[in-house]
Amino acid sequence: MAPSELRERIKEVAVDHFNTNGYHGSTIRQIANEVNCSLPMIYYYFKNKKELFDEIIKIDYFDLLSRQSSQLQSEKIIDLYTEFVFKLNRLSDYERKVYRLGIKVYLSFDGDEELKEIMDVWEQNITERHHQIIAPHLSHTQDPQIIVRTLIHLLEHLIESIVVKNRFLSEDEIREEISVILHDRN
Amino acid sequence: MAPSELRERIKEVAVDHFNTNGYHGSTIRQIANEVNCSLPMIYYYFKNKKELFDEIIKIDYFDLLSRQSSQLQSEKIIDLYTEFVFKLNRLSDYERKVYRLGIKVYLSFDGDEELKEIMDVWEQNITERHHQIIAPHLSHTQDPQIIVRTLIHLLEHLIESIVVKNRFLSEDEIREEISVILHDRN
DNA sequence: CCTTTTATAAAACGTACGTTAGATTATAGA
DNA sequence: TCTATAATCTAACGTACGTTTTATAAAAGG
Repeated sequence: MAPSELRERIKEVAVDHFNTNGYHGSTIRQIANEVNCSLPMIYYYFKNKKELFDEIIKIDYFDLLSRQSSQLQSEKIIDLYTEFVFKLNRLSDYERKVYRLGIKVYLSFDGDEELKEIMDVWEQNITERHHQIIAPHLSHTQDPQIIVRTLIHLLEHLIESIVVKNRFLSEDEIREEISVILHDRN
Repeated sequence: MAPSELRERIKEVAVDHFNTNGYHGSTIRQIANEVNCSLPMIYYYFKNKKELFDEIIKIDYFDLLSRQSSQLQSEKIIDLYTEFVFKLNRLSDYERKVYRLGIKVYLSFDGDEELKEIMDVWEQNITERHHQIIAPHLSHTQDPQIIVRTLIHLLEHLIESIVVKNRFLSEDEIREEISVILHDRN
């Protein structure tokens, strides 16, 4: 599992193919071809096609999620969440493709049940986290359950727009939409 | 193109396979097998695999979208949109799978560029429609652009939850979230 | 009742897939 | 320098794919 330049390059190309053609539509031959290595080299670094796919999700995707969510702490929550989403515009090509592939698996559009279950556990944790972050900032007239749920739904959609649909969202756009939900309105 | 029982059955099974395994992961043999017909029968009713996939999107998916959006007219917009989303819980199995497959194509997770372009045109039209529906109901202190944008983003997420993630959303949940965005707050 | 059309299937064609065997070259440690 | 390990490739194996050919039953029309 030591990092080799070729090994990393294979993952880069694989992520691209899995994204574009799906697991079944991607072939080891095409990947080897684009990497400019022979076909068995892929089996030298990865047990088989499935483990190549799984490693991308289990390691690269969850690393990315961890890094992103670790910055979820600040006083001003509108700024916090705006930045949280806005930063996705600046992901590297590779990171964005990994993220996109992860969402594909999360929606059960690719990958298998095992990966999906790992993601469901993650989702549950991150939802609790959002509750803890947001609840203290809400006025007593607001129902925290509803606000947090609605915010999470909006956030997930914004993330999907940037990462999956490859759109650029400006900081203003993001802040405006988050503010619709989080602004106090007594 | 006349409706034959077998022809419809093939589409039913195909939609299921395309959903679960993607275009490339689905095989004509598997489909024929599950339909309990011989393999060439699929070529009797459809030119090839691609046209089978395309027909599901171009005809069944867009029929579904049309039927759904045609009911977008009412005085009370919160009720209107609540009902609009809530009704998705009651889609037939086939309709839900068609819808799910359509979203998969919309997110460029399957299908080809041609189908995606048809969807982008549709999206543009439906966005304008939402603006016309919502704008008259907003107070002058609200920026219609932002409210409509945010609402559409929330709606798309709710639809995705029901159709793609296969969740049941209660009428109350839906109304609560839509109200967070649409409630007047002067 | 014969003929045309519609509906069906068995078998095969060529191709491409995931994967492995076996051999060869480069690298590095003693 | 010799040897062991790591990195690489050519070639092949068996399988499964999309699609077609060809033939045969069933249905319909006159």
